[in-house]
Amino acid sequence: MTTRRTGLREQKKQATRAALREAALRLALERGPGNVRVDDIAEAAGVSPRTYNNYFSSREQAIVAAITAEREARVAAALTAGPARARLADALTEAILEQYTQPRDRDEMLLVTTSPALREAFLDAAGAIEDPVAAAIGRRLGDADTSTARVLAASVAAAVRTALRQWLQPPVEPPATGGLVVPSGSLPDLLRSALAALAPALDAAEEKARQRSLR
Amino acid sequence: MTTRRTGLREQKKQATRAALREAALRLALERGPGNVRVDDIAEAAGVSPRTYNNYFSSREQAIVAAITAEREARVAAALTAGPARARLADALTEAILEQYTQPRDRDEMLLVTTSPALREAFLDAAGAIEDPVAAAIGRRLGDADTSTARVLAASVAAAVRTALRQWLQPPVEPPATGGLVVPSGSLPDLLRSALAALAPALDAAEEKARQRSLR
DNA sequence: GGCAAAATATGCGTACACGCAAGTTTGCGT
DNA sequence: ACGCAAACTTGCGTGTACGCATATTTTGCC
Repeated sequence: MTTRRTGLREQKKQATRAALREAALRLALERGPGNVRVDDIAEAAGVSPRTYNNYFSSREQAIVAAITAEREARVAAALTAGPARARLADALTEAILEQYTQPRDRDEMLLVTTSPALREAFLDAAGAIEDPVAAAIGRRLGDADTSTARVLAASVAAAVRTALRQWLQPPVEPPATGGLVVPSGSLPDLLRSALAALAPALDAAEEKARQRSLR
Repeated sequence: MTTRRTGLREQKKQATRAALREAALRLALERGPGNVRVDDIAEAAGVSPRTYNNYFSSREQAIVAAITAEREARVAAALTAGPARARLADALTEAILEQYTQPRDRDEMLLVTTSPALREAFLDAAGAIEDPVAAAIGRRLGDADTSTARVLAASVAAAVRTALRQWLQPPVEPPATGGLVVPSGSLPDLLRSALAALAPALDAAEEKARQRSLR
């Protein structure tokens, strides 16, 4: 009874949502994202244009949703499946890295690069990992301090967004930088170093939870 | 020569922007936010409706901009003015708390509560403190690791957003919580505890910078 | 002062987001 | 099996976002 609420209803809703996502991605890939109207997506998914906006509140949202749809679930799964004895920060880093290193999504990752609006929507969508991460952190912290878990999860999401934003940045012409600017490394490296900055906060929370449980 | 680029041009731009902000806020306060159209704001500011969208890309943005316009500047000022010997985390917390505790903005803070769209825009606008905070942290860290500063600033902004979101939440009817739910404390408390969770990460970065400067 | 280039303002046209008030489907109690 | 209430879909209407082409202003330069 984790996700189910009312059976057929929920089932159809998810189906419609998935149909819209996939239609949006398919059309965007074959025509280019600029040549896809909302009406086209709705038609391809077999619903009215108005219904489209009951599911997604912007044209780009459906496209990026198709790309990031399962990331959140996979992050959560990787976190709960992982060994509980590892450092929370390490478990998180591993789980997240895993999701952004899959070479399977090559085309999609290239697609989001093409338009500013898509880039923006993609960064927004990355925030969706916050909820599962908050749940996972909350579990690791013993469900005691939920609001700390929320803050840490929000920070993790922010760090991921920072890394993604830097990775998405067009390699601008260095006008006269005396070699002081790092040339925007690979995504895994960017993610690692971004999350590394948060590790002390995660460690501290973990330690506090441990002390609480001993008392 | 910090902000100036070409004199008159920039000056007029800022004037137009300010006029739009203030017109938007004034109209929203006197008619209620739902009864203000973009055309009204543009007319009140003496520009064409199209020009409005050259400055703000949503109806709500102008309203919240009027409210949060100076927050970023004030945070930056408070950070650079503060004693450099204090802990970075403390300086940050103080500077931010100061900005959200001013009783002068009572009406405005009530205004953003009234509509979901406004709440959302307000949370978005809170992200504007990221840039000045990043600059300030970067300075404190000796301008060595810019990307760490960015990540930390993004996390701080995320923490602030988390606190604000919780504060904005309508006090929902507790359906059957056995007294386990904290009843959404005051904004200063929420901000303090949110930022406290990040303090260890800020400490660690500061310590690292100190060691680097000694070497 | 006058001029060419760059930045900005405006009008227009198209596509979009979303509230509202129907109509339709689903779930549940009896 | 039946019917009711809640949830979902749909069409319509209004207001909004923004690309593009054009007119206007500002600036650096001579």
